[in-house]
Amino acid sequence: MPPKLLVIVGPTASGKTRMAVELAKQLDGEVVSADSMQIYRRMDIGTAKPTKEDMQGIPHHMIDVVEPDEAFSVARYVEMASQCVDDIVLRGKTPILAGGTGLYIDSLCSGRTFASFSQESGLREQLEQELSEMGGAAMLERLKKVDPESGARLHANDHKRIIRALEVYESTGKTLTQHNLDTQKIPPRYDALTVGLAFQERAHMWGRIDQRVDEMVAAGLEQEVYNLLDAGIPQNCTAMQAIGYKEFVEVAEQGGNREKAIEMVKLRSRQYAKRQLTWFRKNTNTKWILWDENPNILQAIQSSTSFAHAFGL
RNA sequence: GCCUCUGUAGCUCAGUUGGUAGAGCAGAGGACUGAAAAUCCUCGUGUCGUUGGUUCGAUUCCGACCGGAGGCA
Repeated sequence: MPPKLLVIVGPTASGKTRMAVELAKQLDGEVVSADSMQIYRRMDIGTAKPTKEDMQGIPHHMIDVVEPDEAFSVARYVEMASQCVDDIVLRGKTPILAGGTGLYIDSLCSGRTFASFSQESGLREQLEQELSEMGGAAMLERLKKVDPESGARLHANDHKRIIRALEVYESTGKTLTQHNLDTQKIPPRYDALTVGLAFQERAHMWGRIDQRVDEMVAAGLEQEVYNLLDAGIPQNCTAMQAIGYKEFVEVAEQGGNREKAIEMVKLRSRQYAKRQLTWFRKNTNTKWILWDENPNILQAIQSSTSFAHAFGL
């Protein structure tokens, strides 16, 4: 049986961070973040990174592990995070994975491996160039010839995935479809027990999100973004695509309206939360805890019996 | 008080030479295997302000009324 891993998922602003700390205190655990933006240093306010006070002495991993202009990927996340989890287990502590990036969480728990990717080869740039010249439909046709399943699955507008599928085939000689089939046979790396935090009423979730964005702005989100730009972080890097950052980059670069930018951050956060829910709902084993039904976090945890039982709470 | 413009989907607006209407945004659902806070797909019936009239038929034409904007006094 693989090591047990407690996983906390949920849309943005659903209280994952707080819940993880509370559970870590009760279970002698350590927290591993599963957040694609909290990995970046100097991006604290906008990513709602837990502060020292929030952590209450509980060790947190996979936060502040790379520079904002550094290239990162799921594969790298899995490599680093699995080491953190394994080390926690080895030391006899309970690993608690908490975060909102579904791809990272699923990849880590499944033990999935990824087809190679070489930045030096220039293959991706070449494919991107070809796509911009020929268009998505033509590239999709090309993909269908070598990997019919992926070709049928993808839409002509889904440029990123068409390129990746072609890239996998051209660099490994194996189709993405075949690679996926192979990885599905890999046994799970962890025995995940997943708890989902959500709201009964969507309006309540929106309220939480709006409130949090206002708090971020009050805490100096704008200045944080400007500091990164001043430090020479390129505005088109992945880190700067984060919600709350790209909007203020626009204000700085194109002189946009500040109030409108704040509204935009709220809007995009709500849309992001919806996408997160779509992802997390896929896992039918997840034990959902609805906030608005149970405003007391500890009580909510304890009343969630299947999970309390599994962890002896 | 008079004149002009205006009132169509949650919002901003198109449109119908009279046969009950459509975009963008918002919203909902879904996808996702080395960019994932990214990226992509699907989904549009609403007393066409109210009320009379003309008409086989009005959201579309005419009148009155109500709301909004501007102008003249």
